Amino acid sequence: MSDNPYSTAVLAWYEANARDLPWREPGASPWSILVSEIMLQQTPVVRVLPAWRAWMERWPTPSDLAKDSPGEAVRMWDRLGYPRRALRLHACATVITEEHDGVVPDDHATLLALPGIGAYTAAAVASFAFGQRHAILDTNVRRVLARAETGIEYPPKTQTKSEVTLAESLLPPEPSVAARWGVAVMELGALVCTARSPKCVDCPIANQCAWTAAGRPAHSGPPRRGQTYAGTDRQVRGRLLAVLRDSAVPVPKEALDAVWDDRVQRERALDALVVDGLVDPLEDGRYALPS
DNA sequence: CAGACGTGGAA
DNA sequence: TTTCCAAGTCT
Repeated sequence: MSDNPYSTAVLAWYEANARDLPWREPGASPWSILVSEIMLQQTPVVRVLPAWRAWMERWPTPSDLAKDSPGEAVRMWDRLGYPRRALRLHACATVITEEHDGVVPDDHATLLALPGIGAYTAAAVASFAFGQRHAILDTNVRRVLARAETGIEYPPKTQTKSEVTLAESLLPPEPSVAARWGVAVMELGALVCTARSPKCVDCPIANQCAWTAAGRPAHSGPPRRGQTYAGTDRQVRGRLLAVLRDSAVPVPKEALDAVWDDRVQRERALDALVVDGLVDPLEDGRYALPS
């Protein structure tokens, strides 16, 4: 087993072009890296940056976060989106505090068992925080491999087993090199091999890219996505939660009723928020973030 | 396993 | 203005 055909070029490119992100600094704690990974799920770096700084300043360790209420985590999450991540991150901090002596586990399987941590994040934390050898397969890497190896513009809509197998086959044997490779391919996908208007002229592996070799054929098949937002329950949930976030005290039902006209949809969204644990219905009829 | 789950900026 | 996309996870 030896390093893959791209590793040298990609690693060299990363050395010269990597962004200076705070969670990549040598002194970054595993917890700070874990927090960054949760925040970065489906969320652009530019929006995560200020949120991550504020979060780490307030709660430098898992036990710091666990001491506060889940509602405070949701409030601090502000408008980052997908607020269930805040709840899970708080739950994650609680489990780490109570079951792991406040220390972020370095074992992939143990990480995977934590709330809000799936296959990608477990691999990312094990690799980026602990220098272990794990295949990193996020949306960036999937796109790079689809192009460089498969010769198509975009990867399949849902992750396939063959993609995992491919990513594993490209993993350099040496753990420290593998960890570097993982973050480097991600960065390449984020900065050069982008979804729209890839900057192939700046790509260190353009001369080895199957998609480029094929003349960069356009994506064939059905449209890739169609996630409308206006009018959905998600939008209603967002508005309801914003009311609670912005209030220092529990709010009366009327305050929630005011943000959406359709009563049926509004009630459905509120019920769902309660089920999710993002909203706490008080006995006096008011509503609050979970305590 | 397809669909739900926020939000905002760029094209 | 509308569409697309951003370091996924959970059910």
